Amino acid sequence: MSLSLVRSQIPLTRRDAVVDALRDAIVTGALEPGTFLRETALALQLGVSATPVREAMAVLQAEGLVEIEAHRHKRVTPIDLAATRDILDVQAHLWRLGYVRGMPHVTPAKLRELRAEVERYARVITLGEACRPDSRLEAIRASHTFHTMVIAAAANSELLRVTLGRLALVARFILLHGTSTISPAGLRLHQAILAAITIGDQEQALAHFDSLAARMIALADHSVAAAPITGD
Amino acid sequence: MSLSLVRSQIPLTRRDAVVDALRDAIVTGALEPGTFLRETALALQLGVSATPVREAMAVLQAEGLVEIEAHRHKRVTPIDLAATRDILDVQAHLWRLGYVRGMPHVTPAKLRELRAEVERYARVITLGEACRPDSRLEAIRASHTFHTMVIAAAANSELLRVTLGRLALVARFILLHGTSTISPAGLRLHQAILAAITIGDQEQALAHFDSLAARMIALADHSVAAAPITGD
DNA sequence: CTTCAATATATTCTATAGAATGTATAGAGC
DNA sequence: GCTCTATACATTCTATAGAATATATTGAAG
Repeated sequence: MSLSLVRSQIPLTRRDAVVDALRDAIVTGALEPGTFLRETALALQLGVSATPVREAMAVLQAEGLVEIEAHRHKRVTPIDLAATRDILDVQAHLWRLGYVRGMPHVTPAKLRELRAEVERYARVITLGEACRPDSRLEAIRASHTFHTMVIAAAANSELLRVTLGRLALVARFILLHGTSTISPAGLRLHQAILAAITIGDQEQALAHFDSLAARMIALADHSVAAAPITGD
Repeated sequence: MSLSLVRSQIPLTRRDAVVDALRDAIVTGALEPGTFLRETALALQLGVSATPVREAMAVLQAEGLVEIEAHRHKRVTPIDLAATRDILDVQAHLWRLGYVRGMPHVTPAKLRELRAEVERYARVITLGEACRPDSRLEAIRASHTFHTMVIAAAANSELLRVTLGRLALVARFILLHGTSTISPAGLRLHQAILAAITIGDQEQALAHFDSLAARMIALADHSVAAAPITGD
């Protein structure tokens, strides 16, 4: 189970393979926030030399998943609550811009694909599997794919690049966080967005998206206090 | 003359030094859009080995300044007008968000620094040096520093990271482009924004920023047609 | 006992050589 | 003449060893 959205289809170089492997490990929490990353150890573990590992680190640093202190050490970016709220804040605004730009260009064919993602999301909720980490990743991926497909309709290459490049960072928080946007309420909002887009009511779709974004950001605010995974 | 905003203060590794050198060369156009970048040649030219050059490429790829095709070649990202419009569109919205978040927290001390940047901008215009590439870079840097300082007031680490990480890409277009936002009209808008912030009228400041952003984006629309550097 | 310096150790960072991959050229078969 | 294959070349990509740098440890001086 991995973040296929961000992954390279087939890694053409060892560097890409390492990037994919480390990104997955970091997002799923297999490599916990704050973990120190030693080149040689990772290289040995992944069956490659230190060179592609180092290059992968540079990429992950740009994605915000790894922090590098020159000549000292590298580590998985710790999860700071203030920083996380900022990350979600920025992503919400970028996605919103994507909706504004993309919604007018959503074709009937795209609409069917969007529906499929909502159904994927629904499956996780209705089967009551929202607690299992794998299922939650599945739902997050469905949600992110949903947003990404709307944005893709805008044919704004830069907006797509930026939002995609930040997806892993966002996914990590939502996945590792005690509580979750993956809930019946979240599902209803996705359904509402889809319905509004279907009938061409972009205003309402935006309103529903704003609700969803507000929920997501609220996670970072009353974070530690909230119970892990409320049915909501 | 370089992009001090993005540059590492003192490059601690050869990789950072190469990143700075290549970024400057790409932004100023010394390395023209589309130029193929060969590792060994660059390494020889910069007096380092191929390793830090390769790592630098990975970083610049993430910034959008370099395109890498695995096992084939790397080159300076060509300037595509459609893509450029998208880049400016995204940046304008990120900056706008920064204004909304940052303006309420601009202190009197910050205000003085902002004024200094506007004066720096003004110097280029009033001395009629807006045509010289070096001076234009100076003005761009002043403008970008201005926006960045407002955003920094928001203490939103992620917003700062994203906008800074995209600055080189934006600067390259504005600098290499025939026409320019560097003009008396651009100066007036910066002054208007500053004045509005000073009296605490955030609505008006935003309105002026929107005008500035609109001018910037318009560059990408009627690009080739326009005369290079109109007094405007 | 504390502070400072010198040494030892661990890790990153860089250089270099060789392996892997892709492109261009030349030649054989049709 | 055209296509397809085999070879030669150029470039990227990877592995490895050594250099550079930071931290921890030890010991001596005050």
